Amino acid sequence: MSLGNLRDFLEQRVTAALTAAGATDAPGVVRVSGKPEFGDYQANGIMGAAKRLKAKPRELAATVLEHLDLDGIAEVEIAGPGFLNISLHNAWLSEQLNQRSTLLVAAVSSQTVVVDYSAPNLAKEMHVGHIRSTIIGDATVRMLEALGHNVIRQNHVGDWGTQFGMLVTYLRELDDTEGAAGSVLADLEEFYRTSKAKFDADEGFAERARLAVVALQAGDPDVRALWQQFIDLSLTHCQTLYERLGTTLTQANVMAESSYNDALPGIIDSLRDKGLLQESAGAQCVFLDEFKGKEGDPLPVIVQKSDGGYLYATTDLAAVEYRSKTLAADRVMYFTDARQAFHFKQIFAVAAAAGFDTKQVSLEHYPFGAMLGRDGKPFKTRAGGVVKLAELLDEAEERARTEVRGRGELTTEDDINQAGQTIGIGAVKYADLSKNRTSDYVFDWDAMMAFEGNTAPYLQYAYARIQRIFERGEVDLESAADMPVSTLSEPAEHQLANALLRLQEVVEQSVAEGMPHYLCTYLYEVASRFMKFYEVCPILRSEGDQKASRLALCVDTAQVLKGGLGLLGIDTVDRM
RNA sequence: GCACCCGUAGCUCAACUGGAUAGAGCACCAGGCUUCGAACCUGGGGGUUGUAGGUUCGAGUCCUACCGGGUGCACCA
Repeated sequence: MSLGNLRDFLEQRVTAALTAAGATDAPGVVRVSGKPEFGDYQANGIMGAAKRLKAKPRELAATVLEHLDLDGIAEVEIAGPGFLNISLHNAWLSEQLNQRSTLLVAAVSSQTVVVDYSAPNLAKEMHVGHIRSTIIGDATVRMLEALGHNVIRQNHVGDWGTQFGMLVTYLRELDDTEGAAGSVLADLEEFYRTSKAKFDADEGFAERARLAVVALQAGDPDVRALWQQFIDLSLTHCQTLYERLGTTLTQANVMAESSYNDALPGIIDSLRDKGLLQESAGAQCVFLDEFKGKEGDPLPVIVQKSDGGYLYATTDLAAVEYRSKTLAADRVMYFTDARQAFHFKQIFAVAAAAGFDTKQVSLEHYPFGAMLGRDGKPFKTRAGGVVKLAELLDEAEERARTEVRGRGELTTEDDINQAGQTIGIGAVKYADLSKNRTSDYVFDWDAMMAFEGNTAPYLQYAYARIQRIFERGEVDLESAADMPVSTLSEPAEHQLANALLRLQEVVEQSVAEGMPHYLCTYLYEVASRFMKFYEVCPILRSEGDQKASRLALCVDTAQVLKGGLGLLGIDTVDRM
């Protein structure tokens, strides 16, 4: 039997002991110990419980200890003002590792989770601004699925705004005069820029563009066909990048803004029926008391413009209803820019007031900060333009190839290209994933490509090094997987073994909070502990049970590193 | 003006319902390879956690005020 989440298991035992000691509703609050001398885990809950009971913390701790059932599992002692320090027995750690065929198992209760991420604007080429949502969202999706949840990806691409009238008109008129649109669309960014310039400069063109929007939304077949052509090209461009990035998104996950078009009148009707709709300055609005404007006056959520057009608020309300009711989500996670925080606060509030969501669904916005250059200003090209994602990835791969070539471990161009791709893309993704999602993030090529510190190359290196141990020792991986971990005589072995068993709790926590950097920090910890183990514990030069045990630790470490990086959407190579 | 986010070592970042002496990497200094990959490991210096108060056994974390930075606030998305 696998215990799965080790921390939860220990916490349950401590909580039970607290209850037995007379402290009801008092969680054990078990955490990883801050220092090795405090054991592997520590229980912090005794002091809080003692406070409520007006008891002396250390006396309560002594009572809890009497009731605590961790015989054969751990050594527990009272420390400081009333902590319980929990040190897992070596024999028990070994047994746990040996019992587990995999270090990650499905969570206890499976949910249907809708994850809204990436969502680029199809009017433009994908650029660095889209990378955070795409990468963080995709890592979250992978972790959710690994825990056995039913995940529904929703790529809410922007394909329905005013600017599409402009693009379609430009495309149509170009088609007449300059031939194939396909060649022009080879550079989406350029196409957008020139059509925007024309839109701003040529009033006649602008008027035709506005008419095209009306025609588009009214379902005019000709305009619609041109628009579809444009959307298809843009989506193909996105898909190419998704594949280069190694994300799991496919065109089947695209649920565009336009797909909610037919539901929008119904949203307005529902709001009217609920008595939530008010007209203000010709626009249809929802006013909620909790939202105030500049002078403290009521602030509306505008759902229909004075000209009858709908807005992205309307679309998002329709999306809430679709996800809550049609998709029957238990949880909807939105990974978007922090600037949209207020928007989603309003949407969730209006949806709740109007009953667009269901009782059980949890609507959660996971904001992230901006991407900055090393100078602390928004990340731009030297010329001040947006950095295209494709060019960013080109540079990442080129830098990685240079590193790998310089290293000299790989000789054929195929191997160098393969490793360059894996390391370059991995470095970019990991740099983003390893930082706290909510803060702005400084994009620094040198730091992310470094083979030192908390980077993807360091973790990939650790993995490659383990592969070389197997190769050099002529170890058959199949049989090594069955070797028992036995003696954990060295502290470094104990530390590594304990770290390996923590994958489950870390992934669960990452998913609970939408914070993939927990997993990154953990993997770095595993790699660091492996390096220390490797330094002091001979593996191939040891013998008998000890050799088998150490090889087994290597197998498990490789599994955690590869598997953990895989959950982040990052690949490994056997040699680099 | 109002609201939200942020402020931690020279730099980039951690710190898990408030827990023990605030931790890593880079950079700097000193060590360690005839031995499984030294892109590694060991040790050292470096902090009034923006400022001032408050809450309590205990505050980077919670509350209040201020300073500094970012973002948002009526028909774009």
